[in-house]
Amino acid sequence: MELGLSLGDASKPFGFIDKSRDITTNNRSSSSLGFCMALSIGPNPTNQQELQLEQEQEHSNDNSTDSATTTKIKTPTNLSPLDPPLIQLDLLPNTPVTRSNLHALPWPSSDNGSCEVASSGNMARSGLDVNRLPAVEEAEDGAALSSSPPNSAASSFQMDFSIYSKNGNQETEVERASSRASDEDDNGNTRKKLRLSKEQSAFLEESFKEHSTLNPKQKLALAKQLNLRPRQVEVWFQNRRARTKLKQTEVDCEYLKRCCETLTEENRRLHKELQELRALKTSNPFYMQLPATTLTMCPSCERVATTTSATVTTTTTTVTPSTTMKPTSNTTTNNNNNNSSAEPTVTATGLSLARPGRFYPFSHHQPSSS
DNA sequence: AGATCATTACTACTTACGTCA
DNA sequence: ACTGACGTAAGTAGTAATGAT
Repeated sequence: MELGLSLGDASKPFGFIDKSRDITTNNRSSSSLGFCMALSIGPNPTNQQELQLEQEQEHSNDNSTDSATTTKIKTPTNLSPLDPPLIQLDLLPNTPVTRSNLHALPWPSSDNGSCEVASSGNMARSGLDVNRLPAVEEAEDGAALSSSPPNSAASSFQMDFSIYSKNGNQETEVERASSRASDEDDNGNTRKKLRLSKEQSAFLEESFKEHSTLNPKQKLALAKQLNLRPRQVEVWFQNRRARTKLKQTEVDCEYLKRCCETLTEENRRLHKELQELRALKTSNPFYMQLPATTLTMCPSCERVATTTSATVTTTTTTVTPSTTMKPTSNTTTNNNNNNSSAEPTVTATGLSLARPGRFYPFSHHQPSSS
């Protein structure tokens, strides 16, 4: 009697934000109390070209002219009027970044799309840009992130979270963080920890829900919007992925523990049943001449199939995982995947758990080959 | 075509710092 | 005020993929 159990590999993508494209509602945010940002993604030739443009832009900023910036914005190949904004953000003072005021639109593919941010309203420009990057740091990032003079057109790229800092006790992590960052910049070598503001974290979180990894354009766009270095955005996503994986590992562990308990109980029950059958067979040798039976569990429908030499019957199983399994890139799991000969089994005398995503005795549930 | 090297992006692990009880 | 636990930003080493030569 065998029970093969393949733990689920139910990959669940992150929920997507409402893909609202109602840009016309921006107009309300151009009132005196709010501002609106729209990050648009237009076709873009190549990364290198964009970087070159960024460098030109930075160069132009040094010369206090907007020529390169406007060149970038007006280049037909870079920005099409048909291209919808990537992220449209309506914010009011003291309004945190939430799903309700964040209208996220699909990310650009890694192959196209340059990121542009246009803002309406004056508050973003007039406010104190507390998290501004010194030119030195931007140079560290390969001049990928343009520095924008406060009054240049490019300054509209930057989300000005300092709006919040003007309100009472919301003096805010933004200011503290930026001042610490400035200290770090001044000292150079000292490793001061920069704590991201709630708004920055929330925005990054929203972005992470859209995509857990970033391509260079997305990274640059986020960095610009949040007034962070691209490296900071990159690190944040790395750490965020690590946290997600850690949490998922904990969930997996809990689930496997429960699975183990359930299977142990099932094993005990089957063991007992086997003993009863043996006793029955001993007392009545002509009773129950059954063929060898194999129990296999379908990983998708989570049913146990009792397989004999001729028939397959499916019954509901007693093992019902309540936790949705997400795929983990756990190295332990992956390392075990190449051992195809050791099929996981639960026998009447022993228990071994199946490895996720390997055992598909049901042809109709086999994953499509990709 | 295959080998080698540089670059890039990632993971895993670690460290350092800020916050809070 | 001090301290330890915890969360997290950032550093480091190793690895895999990719493109150029």
